[in-house]
Amino acid sequence: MTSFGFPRFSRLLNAGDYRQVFNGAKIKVSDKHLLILASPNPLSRPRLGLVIAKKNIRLAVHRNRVKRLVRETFRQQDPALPPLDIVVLARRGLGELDNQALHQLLNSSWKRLVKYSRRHLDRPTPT
RNA sequence: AGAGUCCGCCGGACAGUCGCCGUUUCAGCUUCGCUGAAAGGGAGGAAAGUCCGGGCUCCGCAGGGCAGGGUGCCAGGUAACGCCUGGGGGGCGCGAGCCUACGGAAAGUGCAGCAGAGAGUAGACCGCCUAAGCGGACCGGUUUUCGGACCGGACCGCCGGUAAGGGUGAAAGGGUGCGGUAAGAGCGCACCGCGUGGGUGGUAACACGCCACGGCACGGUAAACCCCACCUGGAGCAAGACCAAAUAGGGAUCCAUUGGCGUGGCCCACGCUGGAUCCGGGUAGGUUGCUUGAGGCCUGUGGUGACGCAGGUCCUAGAUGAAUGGCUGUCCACGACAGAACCCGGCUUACAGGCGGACUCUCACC
RNA sequence: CGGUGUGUAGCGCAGCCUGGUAGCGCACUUCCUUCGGGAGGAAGGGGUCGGAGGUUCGAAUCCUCUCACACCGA
Repeated sequence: MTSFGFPRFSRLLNAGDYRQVFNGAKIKVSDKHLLILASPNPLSRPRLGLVIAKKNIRLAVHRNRVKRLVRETFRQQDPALPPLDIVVLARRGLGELDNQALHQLLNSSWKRLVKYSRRHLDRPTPT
């Protein structure tokens, strides 16, 4: 239970980390309001990055709320996730959802991500 | 009780639990640092728009002139302002109050479509007038050499007069009344308005039921050019500084010392010394700036007020892919607009609802 | 975060500085031409000038506020 924290080493920190995920995204989970990209990393933990564009969510208040909820659900799912670099992108309309709907959407997305990644990691990855 | 005006304040609360970001102290590993524990702190009245003004930083020590830009009743406040306070003029409201880009059109230039006679040294379309001048025709009278002549009256036309009235227009060159006249007209007069000079009050804007003079000649537009007064160098924390990494005193072509560069549009002055273009190569970040400030609160004091002064007291976000949140429970008025990114002072715009104070009008009762 | 620019007919743009008529090309409608279509020719329709307020007699144009969209800066 000590691993419920969200410390600094669980985040993507610079542009290079993001570029790796965008270029080598093996796993995708897509929804009307949301897109998750992920690729395996050599660390023992998953790492999270957020791309919440102003173009898709107009108000800063809504952008902050979405980011908090994504981080919060990531923190709760953390021990169940394999070592992946994950980038969550917001699509248009995500800011209009209320907290309950966002929770449902995010939790189901995390479950889908775990399922896809299991299937992907079982196969031997060609390097 | 109803309607309304102004000013100030608040912007869900509490508890549990799981997290995030700084600060301080302690402990451990022990070079920076990392980990753990405790304490305390962690979005707004607009944090917003970026419309102004500053601080700070670099550009050249921020210097002169021109150009450009801004402001625009007066006085004060302020670091400064396009802000605020007080006062004046104008407008709206019964009132409390509210609104106000409000210098100059007798320095000059320009503009005003259409309509209309005329649109800025005015103008005669309709109408009004026929006194003076010319012409035509009629009536009456006198006279006659029977052609006419003269006198008077009224009519028409021309030449004219007239800005009172109609009509056009956003706008037609003071208003009302009386006199005057052919009809009219500041043509004359009275009052009102206006202008000029003076006087009085006021720091001033300005005011005056003060005095004298002028018949009046000054139309609108300056958010058109412009004139006057005052202000104004340019960029912006992605500014800038430091550390580390990489590379490079790489190659080619062209121009050249009355040159070129130095972040502003030009010139001067000043400083530096080759410059421009193309090809090739490389790109990785970290630290700092970063929060104590024209700061908040309280008391006293000067001022009508904005605000100033003195003393006491408090420390109150500082992230950097970017913290200030999730869940549960209880309560109520069932929660609007909305999230710091260098920092302040304003303005403007958005906003569920609630609280307090001062005041105005109407109605009823005592 | 800071700094710029643009909103005009279905689409792409003029007109704005210097205020009175909103115009051009493509597209659309009708007609001519053709056996029919295309091309060509002729005629025609269509615009709250992003929104609100102000200045002016009069605003797409000048001024203020506001809303969108695009671009630039590590």
